[in-house]
Amino acid sequence: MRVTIRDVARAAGVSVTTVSRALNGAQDVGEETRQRVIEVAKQLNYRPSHVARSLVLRKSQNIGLLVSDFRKGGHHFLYDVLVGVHDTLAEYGYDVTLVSTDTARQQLVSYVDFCRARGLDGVIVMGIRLDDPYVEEVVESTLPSVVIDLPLLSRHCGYVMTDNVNGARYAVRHLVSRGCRRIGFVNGAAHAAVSRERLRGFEEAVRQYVGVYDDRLVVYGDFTLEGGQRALAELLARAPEVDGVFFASDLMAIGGLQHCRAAGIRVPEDLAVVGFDDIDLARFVTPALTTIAQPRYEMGCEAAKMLVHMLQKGEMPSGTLLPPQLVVRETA
Amino acid sequence: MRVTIRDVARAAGVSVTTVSRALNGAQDVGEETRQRVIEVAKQLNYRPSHVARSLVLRKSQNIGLLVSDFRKGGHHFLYDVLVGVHDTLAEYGYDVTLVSTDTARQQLVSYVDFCRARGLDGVIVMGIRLDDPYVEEVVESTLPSVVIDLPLLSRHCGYVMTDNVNGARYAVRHLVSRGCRRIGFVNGAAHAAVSRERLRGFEEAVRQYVGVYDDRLVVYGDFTLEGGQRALAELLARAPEVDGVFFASDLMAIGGLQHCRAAGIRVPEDLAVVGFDDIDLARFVTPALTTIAQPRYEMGCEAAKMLVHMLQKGEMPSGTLLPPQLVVRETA
DNA sequence: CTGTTAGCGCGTTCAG
DNA sequence: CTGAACGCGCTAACAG
Repeated sequence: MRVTIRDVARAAGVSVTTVSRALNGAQDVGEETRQRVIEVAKQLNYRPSHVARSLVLRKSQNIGLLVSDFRKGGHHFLYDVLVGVHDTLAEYGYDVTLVSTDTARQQLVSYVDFCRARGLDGVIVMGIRLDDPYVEEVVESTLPSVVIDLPLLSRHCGYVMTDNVNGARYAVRHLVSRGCRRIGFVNGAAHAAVSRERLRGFEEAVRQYVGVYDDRLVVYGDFTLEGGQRALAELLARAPEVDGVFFASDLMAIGGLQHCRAAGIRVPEDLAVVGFDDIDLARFVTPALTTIAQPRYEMGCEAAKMLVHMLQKGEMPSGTLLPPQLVVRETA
Repeated sequence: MRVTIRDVARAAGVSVTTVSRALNGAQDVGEETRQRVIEVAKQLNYRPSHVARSLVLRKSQNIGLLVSDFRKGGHHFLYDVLVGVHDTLAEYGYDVTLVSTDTARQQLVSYVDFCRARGLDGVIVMGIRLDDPYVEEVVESTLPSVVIDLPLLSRHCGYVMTDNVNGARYAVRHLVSRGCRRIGFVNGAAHAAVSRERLRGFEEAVRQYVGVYDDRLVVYGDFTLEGGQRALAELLARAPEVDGVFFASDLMAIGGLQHCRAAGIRVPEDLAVVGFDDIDLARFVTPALTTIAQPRYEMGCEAAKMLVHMLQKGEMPSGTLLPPQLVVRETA
């Protein structure tokens, strides 16, 4: 922060204003003056201060990445999204500031205040739950935001998520194509928006491809390995005739696989299994997990793109659904 | 950014200066004045502008997290470190800005300029390679920085890494305790600093616990799954009598496991295997991978702590080695 | 086409 | 104990 616009102005023998104009591509400046200024600036290795610029322009070119549930060993789902967000935002010339809800909560401020204090131009929200008190704030605030994996839509808030309904449909269709007739569903936590949608897709698909729908075949895990184990045990105790199970997350599916091994159930011969997410583990467990892949990186990119369009072109926020993809491996 | 310090001053019937002093805990302000100011500020939901404050204080309370190799599906190693960095920095009142070397490179600016332009107070560097041209810059610049996994030490640059030498020693000692006598080593890419240290630890331990050291038993993968497969095949072709292998990463070890399965080699009966990292996969592969765990989250915390101490107390940077831990599972 | 004058919102001398 | 004045580095009117 040593060499300022003034130094450049002095060295080039012009006024500060002229330097600003020359460097920012304004029209009203002589071509040779501009060249000279640019030359001098390069010579001096001048870098405009983003801070000073933010102050006067009231725009920071800085976007917050608000992460709930940002914890050690947590969802590596977040990582790919984060990289997508960062890559895209960097392309558009925005910086990314990490914000965790915990931090805001500890400081007892609303997350909007948190962002405003930092002059963030907008926010991308990840990992937030339906029942989080921040949800209301996100929807109602005028701070431009895009939420991932939660269908919140308002004047200043859009969302990006996987097409969970169709994802669930693909899973069921695949199980049916493998000969399954009694298909169970281990859903994730009820407070997650995605759980509702996957349930809807499951039900629709079962009605369509199997005919009869029996809601006794739906149980709830909580997206965890242990939850998946427990839920599958519960399901099989209730309905031993089940020949295929769709898990709303790979982690739960892997828990289910462990239960099968312990209980002597052969996969996929006795029970076919399909997961959701396509986490790294999926290809490595034995048998390798058939699953519905989410386009994590692309979700990050889309969210970033939407936010930038809102910011730069004043576009209205929208809801974007990204297509999931069936990845066939060994469990179904 | 609507309500400013001036609004608070007016509402409280004092000057701007007094508000500043009252809110920042300065001594020279009347207790009742302070209370009134605080009250009014709360009433108005006033949040000081970090941008304005940064400009005048020449400190942004914002730290860059510079990530090389920041890509889709890449090292999830980074994620845990990142969370550690963020958590710790948040505690100390610092924000975290994501910076990727690619972004800087594309803009053809040195990363130091990149950080200075943004007024970052310091940087934590991850994933950088020994042969990266930025290394020189990191060491020589006056921008306070802490590097992870690369032993760079200078006036303004410290580092945090796992004690790789001892990690390798633990691995060898464990293999020996399991009866191995001819121990091979699949090292990672040579350009990684950690590779050298792991090799050193390996050699020292073999000399100590086995007696004879044969450098024909050292081969190089490149930290990838396929690299591990290839390297193990090469090693066994060269020295079929090998009865234990230490891999410098879990991913390579898992590649090795796949090779073993394909080649009909029983693990751990015919060949004992120890990995390095303790990635999530390690517990889930079959047989489950015995490995040396790196304290990823803690590395992030330590790096952040060191940087803050440098910034706030003017402490000299140092080199911190964090202890790895042997996690015994099924492969050795 | 260029320079002068005003702030952006805040912390900090330095007088009172 | 308090306030007026100044400046952080930069852009944006408004002249000339």
